[in-house]
Amino acid sequence: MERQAADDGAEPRLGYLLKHAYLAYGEMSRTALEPHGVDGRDLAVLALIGRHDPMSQRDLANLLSVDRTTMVGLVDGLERRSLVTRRPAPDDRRKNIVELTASGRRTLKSAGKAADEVERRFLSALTAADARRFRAALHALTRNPG
Amino acid sequence: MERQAADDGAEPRLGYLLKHAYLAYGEMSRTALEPHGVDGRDLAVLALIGRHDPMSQRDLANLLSVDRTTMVGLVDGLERRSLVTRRPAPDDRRKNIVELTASGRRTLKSAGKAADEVERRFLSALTAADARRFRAALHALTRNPG
DNA sequence: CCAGATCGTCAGCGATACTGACGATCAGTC
DNA sequence: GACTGATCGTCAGTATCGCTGACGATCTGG
Repeated sequence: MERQAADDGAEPRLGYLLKHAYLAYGEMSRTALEPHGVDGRDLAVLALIGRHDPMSQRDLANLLSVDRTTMVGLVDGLERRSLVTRRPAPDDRRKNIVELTASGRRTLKSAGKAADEVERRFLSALTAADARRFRAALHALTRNPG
Repeated sequence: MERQAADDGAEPRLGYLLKHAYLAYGEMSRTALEPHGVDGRDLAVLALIGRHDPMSQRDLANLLSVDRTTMVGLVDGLERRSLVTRRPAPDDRRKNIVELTASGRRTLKSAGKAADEVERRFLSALTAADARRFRAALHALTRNPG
């Protein structure tokens, strides 16, 4: 799992920078969240449910931009760890309503703190103003389809 | 291959933003480079050889932060398309020297232009100053292990 | 000359996300 | 009220990807 960013002096392509920023963040996030028994996507699901409460798997999948079949496994894992529960939606019994358990709410809180800390540490190479600008730029870039 | 960045109003995690910026860029890059018969990593290899000329696969792998076994397949592909050639290094016959062919040099030039255009277009949602800052921030973040 | 390390290669593994299908269910139409 | 088409969750199968571990060939230092 070594990834020393080698450098031959030339300015790397944007793609290289994006990829390795993504990988570096992912690694930091993984180790920071591991004690909480979740990964970044698990946490994103928990946070989404915590914010909107009654959500179907399809809603979760759409909002997180993951495939519906991937969400099945994601919720499977969370349910196995008793962080969420499934129950059929009363108004549309095709849907599963996914809800936080008490344990899920606790994990959301503690893992959320850890993730905040990861973001802070990851951006610590930048000034506060640059970090803000960086986040804003990412936001603009992902919102806009180029 | 759909990835409409859904939005529930809340500020997404940095990891989500990084991932989707990376994916969006990758998709733009893939379609832009596809007519040239290479992908982003192929181009990175070509550019590296073009800059340093005599390089072993190991050197290439280190500078691009990819596994040595991955570089085998990468060079295989480039060689199959006659963009590079392998020959044993005279001073150390364990090593392969990878060199550009004339076709490889042409591809490097044209695909390089296309990649420049992709970067420009990808960053077009930002002002020139913000784009510069964004790239500098990425550079700082990937250089610094958090 | 020999022991240990390195380079490129290859087979195999594990993880990942997707395609395509399925039953169950809903919505709209006649 | 039955019927057609669409949607939801699920699952099996598949393709892709990078890595681990091994190997022969080769270099290096003692």
